[in-house]
Amino acid sequence: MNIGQAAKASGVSAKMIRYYEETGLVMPAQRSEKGYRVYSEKDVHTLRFVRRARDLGFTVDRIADLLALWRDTGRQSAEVKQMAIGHVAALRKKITDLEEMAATLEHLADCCAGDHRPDCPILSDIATGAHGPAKSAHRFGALSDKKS
Amino acid sequence: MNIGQAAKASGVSAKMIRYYEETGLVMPAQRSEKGYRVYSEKDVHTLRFVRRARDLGFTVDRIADLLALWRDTGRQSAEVKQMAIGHVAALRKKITDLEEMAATLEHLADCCAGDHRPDCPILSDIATGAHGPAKSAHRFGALSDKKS
DNA sequence: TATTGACCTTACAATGATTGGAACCTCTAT
DNA sequence: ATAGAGGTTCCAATCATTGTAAGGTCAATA
Repeated sequence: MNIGQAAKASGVSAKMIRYYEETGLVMPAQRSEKGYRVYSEKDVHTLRFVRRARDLGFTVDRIADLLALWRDTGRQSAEVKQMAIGHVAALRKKITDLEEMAATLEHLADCCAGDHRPDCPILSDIATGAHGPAKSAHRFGALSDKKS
Repeated sequence: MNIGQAAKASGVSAKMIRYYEETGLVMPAQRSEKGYRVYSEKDVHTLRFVRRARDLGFTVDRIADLLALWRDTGRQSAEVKQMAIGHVAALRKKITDLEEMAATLEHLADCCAGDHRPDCPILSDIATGAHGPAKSAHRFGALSDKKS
């Protein structure tokens, strides 16, 4: 199977498959005589694993850990569970942050006439900082769930 | 006021102030004879505006729009409100996505014994894809709230 | 057989917001 | 005079992903 087929079968783009290989998340694929990457069903299975883990919001680093646990038949489920719980906590934190933003903004929008007049509590609020410090991480990416 | 002072006063790091200037989000600061950036209270006010808008999760592009509206005393509040509502929708969408991830993962964690044994429904699920497609954007950054 | 079009290869750039560092200049206080 | 704090520019890294350019390969068709 070539990379295009593997991409379709796994849901991971060919671009990303190459990237995952380059960064060491997955083992380098076999190569055909002419240098084409060749994938087995097992490889596709691994890629699907990666895809699903991404869908659950895990970072690539964490997926590497998950893959290692997946392959280690002697793992302790406690370790996996711990990772899952930690990730849920990170997700919930992010959700809380976003909810605070949404709530603040929704409140402001409710206070705004939203007509032809220029008076706007939304702008006034952003300008004067009437709402709480809203100490968000003000950085959207990454869930900062890094390996120490 | 030098950039360090402006940074402290506005809550925007000196690094980011330079970046915002470079990208045109804020006007280039005045310069002293020796080339130091010099900031007025008004400049700091603007930077604070930017900071608060970031805290509300707006992208830099959107903040540019907000700044333009803020400066335009002839604006119609409807325009601002529309932006706010659109942003709230984007936030809610992101929240929904994250919640789905958290719920799925939490359910899996609940099903996992989390002991010394290797059997782990979390890994099995990720491997076999028993849970729904969970068609998340699988890209955390940016709220994709772009200007068309 | 020659050509076309789809697919593969590598390598590099851009995204978005932010941080880090290096190399160098300026100000202030001792 | 010198040290230290803080300013300047420029370049690189982060994270996951996409885009593009230049070139090689494969299958089928005219």
